[in-house]
Amino acid sequence: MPESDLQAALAEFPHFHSLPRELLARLATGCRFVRLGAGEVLFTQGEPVLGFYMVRSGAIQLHRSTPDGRDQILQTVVPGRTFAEAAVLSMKRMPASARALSDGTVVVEVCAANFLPLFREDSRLSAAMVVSLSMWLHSLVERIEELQIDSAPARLARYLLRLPSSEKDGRVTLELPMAKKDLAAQLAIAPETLSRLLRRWQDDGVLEARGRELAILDERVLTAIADREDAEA
Amino acid sequence: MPESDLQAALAEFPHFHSLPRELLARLATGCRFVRLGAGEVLFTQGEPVLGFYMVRSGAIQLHRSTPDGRDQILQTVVPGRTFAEAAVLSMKRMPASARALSDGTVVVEVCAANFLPLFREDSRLSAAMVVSLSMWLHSLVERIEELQIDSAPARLARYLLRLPSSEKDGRVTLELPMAKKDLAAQLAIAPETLSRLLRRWQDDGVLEARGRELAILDERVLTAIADREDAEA
DNA sequence: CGTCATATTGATGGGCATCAATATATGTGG
DNA sequence: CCACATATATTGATGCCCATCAATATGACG
Repeated sequence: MPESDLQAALAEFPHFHSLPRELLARLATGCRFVRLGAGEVLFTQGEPVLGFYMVRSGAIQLHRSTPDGRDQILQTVVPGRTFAEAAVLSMKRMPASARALSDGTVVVEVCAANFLPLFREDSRLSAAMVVSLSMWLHSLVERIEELQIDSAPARLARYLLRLPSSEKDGRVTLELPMAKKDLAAQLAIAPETLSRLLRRWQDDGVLEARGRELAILDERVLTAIADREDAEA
Repeated sequence: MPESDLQAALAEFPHFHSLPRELLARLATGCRFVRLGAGEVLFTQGEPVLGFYMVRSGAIQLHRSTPDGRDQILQTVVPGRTFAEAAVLSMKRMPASARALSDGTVVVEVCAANFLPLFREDSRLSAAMVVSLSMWLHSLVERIEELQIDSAPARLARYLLRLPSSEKDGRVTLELPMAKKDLAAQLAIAPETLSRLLRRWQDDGVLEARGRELAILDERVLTAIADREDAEA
């Protein structure tokens, strides 16, 4: 029964929606939905590669363990994006671990065993994969840019400005897509620093915060901070 | 006359050397060698994409300009590696700038206009591109790991340990592939800090340095520093 | 309502950038 | 080939940002 659902789900993804229905159907055969609760682990670094994934809802965090046991965040994958394609295409084992960031996270698993033959035989599929790999490259480059900014305020401001925002009765509002501790980890700053920055900006009237809901009051100040790289309110 | 040279040069690259000769010949038609002096610019961020490139000798540094005029280093591309494939495959304009790091840098330019039709028609080529994109993903992930290490000593130690080294009369020696200021930029630390670290490690008998030539005397200490992330000699 | 994770706020110290000055290296023209 | 000019490296002094430790507050959830 989930057969056709799966096919529809696959078609929702930007780089697959141009594929002919017949191909999608064959692709769907090796797929399944995976539902995860907050913090639940999808796969772990070093495991054999079973397939690649697409996020439908919630969010997946890719991370690696360092030799001293800490945990580095590679990227947070949001709905509409895929991950682990490179692992399927050119590695035996997962180079990173993946866990769900929120409850109700749903991903589509595309099984490698079914996918690889199709990939080799149909050039439209390889073109699609090239697109998704390119998207990944782009997002990693953005990540590198983020990390090279070594001032915490600039990193946070830049992050906030790039977040999808909506206009609600004249105010630009946005919602943090993850817990503040996770956001802090992603930005490579201490959670305490994140707290302090938000507080200072509130005191200065740059924004308002209630939980994960933020309202940007003065976008120009934020932009200036993001561009300065050294910054201060 | 460089026709056959070009074909040979293409074949030297890992993900192309399995391609049939006939295909390589057609590919070579749209290629040319580009020779660059130290600091010379190959292309600039925002320019139209002419093609992608492979480094034969020397080194190419990819960098982007930030809004405030500084310059962030994305990656240093060493011989045997390609770059700008993603730009050719899915963008109109170069997302970054490229310049030669040393005199006598030679790259092969693969012209997009000749390449793209071949790419679409021959699935072996798209498989090859998938491999090279995957290599890029891998190297960017390493770069992110590097940058997430926020202690300067750990970043430097890690970098040195990953550098190709040679054993000369019982001593492990290596050569920095670029000027120290460029290395400092790549590691996102101040040149002064780089100097001081090398001095301290020399004083502590961990290594010896003369210009860009380094001899590792105590690899275990370096490894410990690289793994600690906070570090101290 | 109690328990646990997450968030906030305060106090402290260290690492590294920054500024400044000298030394060395690199390269140029006379 | 040497002297000059410029880029790169080293070394020193200073200050600030942010991580860390510690303690309390708030929130989530059974």
